[in-house]
Amino acid sequence: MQYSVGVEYALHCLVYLIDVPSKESVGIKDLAEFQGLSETFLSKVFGKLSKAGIVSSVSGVKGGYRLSKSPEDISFWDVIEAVEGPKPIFQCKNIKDNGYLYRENCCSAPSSCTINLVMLSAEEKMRDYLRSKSLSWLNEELDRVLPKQIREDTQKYFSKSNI
Amino acid sequence: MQYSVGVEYALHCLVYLIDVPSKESVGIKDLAEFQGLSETFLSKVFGKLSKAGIVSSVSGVKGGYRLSKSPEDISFWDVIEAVEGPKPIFQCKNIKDNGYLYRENCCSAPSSCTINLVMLSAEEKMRDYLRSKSLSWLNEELDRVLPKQIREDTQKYFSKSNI
DNA sequence: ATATTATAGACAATATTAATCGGCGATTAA
DNA sequence: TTAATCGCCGATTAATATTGTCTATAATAT
Repeated sequence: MQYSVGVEYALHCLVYLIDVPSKESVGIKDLAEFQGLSETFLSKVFGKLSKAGIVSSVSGVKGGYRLSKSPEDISFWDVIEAVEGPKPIFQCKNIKDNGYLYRENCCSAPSSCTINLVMLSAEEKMRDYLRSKSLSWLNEELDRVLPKQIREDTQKYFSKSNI
Repeated sequence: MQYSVGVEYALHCLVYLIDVPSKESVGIKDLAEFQGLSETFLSKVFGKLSKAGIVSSVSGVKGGYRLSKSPEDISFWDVIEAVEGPKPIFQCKNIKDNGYLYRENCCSAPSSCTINLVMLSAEEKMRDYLRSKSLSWLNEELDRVLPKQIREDTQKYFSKSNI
C-alpha cells in the first residue's frame, strides 16, 4: 500500500515552480529532463494538478506550467489529493452487514462501521499535518537544508529558458 | 492508494476472537462463513497475524485461532502493520539525487529528502492514533453502539462449535 | 485410522500503476 | 500563413500488486 510515484513527482516538481516569476512558466520537458523522469507520465500528473487548480497551464510554444496560487496556499495535502484522488486509505465494505446474522434478519438499520470511523479519524490526523505544511514552508526549509550553490544553480536552470 | 481488504478482514475477525475463552479457538471456516468471505484468502491473512504474534493457532481437528495476548495490548496499528507490512506509504526514490545538478557533480553528500521527512512525520501522526485504539477499546465501543441482541447472537455463534 | 484443521507454496485472474503512443488544438516565431 | 513547439486527451501496453484458488503437508481430536 503506497501512494503512487506521481505524488513524489508532483511535490518535487512544484518546488521548482515556486520561484518562477508569475509571467513565466516551466515546460514539462525541462522538469522531466532535470530530474530524469518520464516526460509523458509527468504530463499526466500535471494534468491532475491543473484540474485541481494548483497549477495553470500555458499552451503553445514557450508554454508550460506555473503555480496558480501563492505557494503559501498550497499544502502537501492539496498536492496529494490532487494526484491520488479523495478516496480514503481504508476500504470499508461494510463486512458486518454481510454477516450471517444480518443476512437472516435483513431489516436491521445499517449502522456506520465503528472500525471505519477509527480509520477515518486516523487518516484525518495525517491529513491535518499535511495540510499544515505549505510549499512556501518547504521552500524555506530547503533554503536552510540544501547547499546555497545547489539552490542557485537549480533556479538558474529553470529560468535560463526564458531569458 | 488503499490498504488491502486483508486489513478489513483482520480487524473484523479479531473482534470475534476477543470474548473467546482462552482455552477455545475459532476456525477460519466459521469466521469466513459468518461474514461471507473467502476462506482461503482469510487463512492467508491469519497466517500474517500469527506470524506477528497477534493470534496463535491450534491445528488439527477442532483447531483454529485465538488471541495470543490481551486485547488491551493489541492496537489497530499492530493489526495493520501485521497485514500490510512495515513499508511507509510514501515512496521516496530520492529523485533529487537523480537530478541534473547531482549527475554533473556526483560528489555531493546525499542529504535526506525533506519532502520524505514531512511524509514520514505525517504518517506517524496517523500511526499514533491507531496505536491508541486497542481491541478492548473497540469491544467496549461495539457494546455501546450495536444492539445487545446482535452482540449476544454473535458471541453465541462462535462459541456454539465448542460446547 | 480418519476426518478436520492450520501452513505453505504454486498458480491464476483481476486491478492498479507506470509509462508509451498518436492525434488534436493552441500559440508563437519566422 | 506556415512550421515548430507545446499542453491535452484518449487508447494502448507493460509491469506489478492484489485477491484469490488449488494442492500437498503436518498436526490432532475422535
